[in-house]
Amino acid sequence: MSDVRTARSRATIQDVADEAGLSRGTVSRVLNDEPYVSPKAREAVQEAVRRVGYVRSAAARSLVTRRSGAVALIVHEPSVQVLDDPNIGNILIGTNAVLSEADQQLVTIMVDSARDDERVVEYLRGGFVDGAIVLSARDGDAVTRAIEEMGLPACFVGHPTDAANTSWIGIDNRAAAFAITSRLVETGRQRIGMLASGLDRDSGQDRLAGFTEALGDRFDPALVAGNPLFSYTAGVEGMRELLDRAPDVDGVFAASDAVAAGAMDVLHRAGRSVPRDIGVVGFDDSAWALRCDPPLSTVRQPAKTLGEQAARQVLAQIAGADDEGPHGLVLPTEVVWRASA
Amino acid sequence: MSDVRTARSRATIQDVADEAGLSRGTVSRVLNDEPYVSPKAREAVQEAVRRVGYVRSAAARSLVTRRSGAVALIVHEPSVQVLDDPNIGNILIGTNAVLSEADQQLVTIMVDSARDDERVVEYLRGGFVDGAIVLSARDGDAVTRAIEEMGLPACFVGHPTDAANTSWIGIDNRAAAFAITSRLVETGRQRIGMLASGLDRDSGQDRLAGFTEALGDRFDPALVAGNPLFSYTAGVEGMRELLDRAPDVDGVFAASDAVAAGAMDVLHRAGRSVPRDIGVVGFDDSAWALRCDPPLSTVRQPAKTLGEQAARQVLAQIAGADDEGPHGLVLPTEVVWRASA
DNA sequence: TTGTACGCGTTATCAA
DNA sequence: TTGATAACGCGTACAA
Repeated sequence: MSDVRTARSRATIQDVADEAGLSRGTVSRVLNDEPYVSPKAREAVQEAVRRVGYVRSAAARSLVTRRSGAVALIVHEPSVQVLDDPNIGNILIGTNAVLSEADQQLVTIMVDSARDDERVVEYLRGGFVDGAIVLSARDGDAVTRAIEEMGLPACFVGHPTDAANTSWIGIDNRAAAFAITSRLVETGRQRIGMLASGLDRDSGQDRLAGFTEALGDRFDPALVAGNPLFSYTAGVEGMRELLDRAPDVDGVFAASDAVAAGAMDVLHRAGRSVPRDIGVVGFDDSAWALRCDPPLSTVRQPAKTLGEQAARQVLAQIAGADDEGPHGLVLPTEVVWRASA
Repeated sequence: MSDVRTARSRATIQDVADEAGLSRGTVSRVLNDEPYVSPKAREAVQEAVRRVGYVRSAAARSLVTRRSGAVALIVHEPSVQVLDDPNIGNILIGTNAVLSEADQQLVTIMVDSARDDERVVEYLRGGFVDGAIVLSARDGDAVTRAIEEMGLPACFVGHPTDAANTSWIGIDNRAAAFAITSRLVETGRQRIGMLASGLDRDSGQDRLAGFTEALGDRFDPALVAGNPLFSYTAGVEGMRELLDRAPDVDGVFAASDAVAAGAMDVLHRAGRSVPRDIGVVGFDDSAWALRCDPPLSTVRQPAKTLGEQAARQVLAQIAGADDEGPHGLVLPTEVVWRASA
């Protein structure tokens, strides 16, 4: 056995070349599966690689190619929210699948503080990734600005109101909220309330807008309870508040399934029967929906597809598909009618 | 305004040096906050940096420093599981907080297929990260092997049985399971069953072992239902199975809170009162525990602390704290006694 | 305090 | 088909 190296020092292309009795150029060609290499040389190189335990340096490589082979998924959420947002997980799965197929490494980055913000910008600028997928960017986001400024291939999931020039993908929250609220109306509910969440972002705002629109004249602001989080707890608190303010409420649109689940538990404990006394609908069609009793009517959101398409967008941009693709892409949603309303 | 650059070509140190009328060396010193730079030069450089829009290349930098400033969190789970495992989220939060403090960028990587496996190994070998925290590694894991082989600073969360030489951190699943099962016994339950999960990994195995041990002679294999996932659905299925096999069961230890929640819903629908007819306990003390009705007795697992300590371990190793720290660290758990048993 | 020159490990461009 | 040699952008001894 030749030349055992310590764990610390790495073998270089030069080492391989020496071992194989060839030049760096040839070795590099073999490593990159390029043509114009004799079978004999190819084999000699592969053998030498094995013997010296060579692995190539990403740093050196990306210094010259200006490519890293990695794409970032930036999750811009308070950490609490990340935990039980079912969409994030599904988006992650879709994204990872597509990138994996393209042999790109997905790295997920959480932005949770101002300090994170700065560091992430540095990270992106540094060239560690060739592109980025950004979840739930808020207005005035430093990361968003940096991405635009440096022209990094990117796709936003959700509609960033102030990022004019970047590609994005999302669903029509407003239309979906309108649709599911309408059916609540059509089934004869008279006093319909909403447990609104995430009013600091477009998805939350749009769901409220769709709800309001569907009710038209019947809309009563006293029947709206707001909470920053799309969580079970938000549903518990919101429903209590609503029952308190309007005991005669007989229909509720919750901004997410988790919220709806919290609401339904409160209703049960308050002795109200769902759907007899009150109809409840949610949003997401996440695992929560089937956990509810009765199962929840909700809006199916194609989270996984969202992730897949976002990944494709970024890959296309990286490949330099002269970036005039459709800049905004809206995926369809579907109302899933179950027993809760 | 001088020298507007296109988005594609980056300014280099040389450009800054030219702009400031100084040498690359001086510019580099300013950039790295090193001493021996005149205030005047420092200011000139900073001004020049702004003018040419300089950002330094991570690739070039890490090529020479052999540091990337990033640490990977490797999540080795089927994607489904990731979604509702509350511990992963908390570990992530703890890890991110500590690394953020140390100005290191955390990048989370999911390993979900054989293809992912290979690519991740490449990624690690390439030098994109200075260290790694590994969640739920299984035996014979390619990523684990690669990490050991290349001597990458790392810390495993959970006890990998075949990684002898690496540092790890975890809880004593067996003792915790023993403790909570014992109290089930002490409160007079006669026919105690377990909804076991994740028997392909140490945490699942150890919880079953602790359960068995606590029951001693009373242990009845017919009262154990197994499921690969630590999920709500697993609890639903498992509890149905158990009720079917042993209608006289009056105590259940679920391998996680989510499992317990599923079990409790089945019990309610079957008309059994908790804790009167049957006592139920879980594991994790996650958000699920308080969502149950009555609230769930469970084992508090310090997931966030786990993440923090793992991060510290890795940071210490990166700093080269001649890696003879304690190689295994077991964090204490605590039984939280609520109303469900 | 500042500038010079070399090395980090690859890929890319030629010439052989 | 192969081999020299020049980038790539930065850090860092060492000299000035």
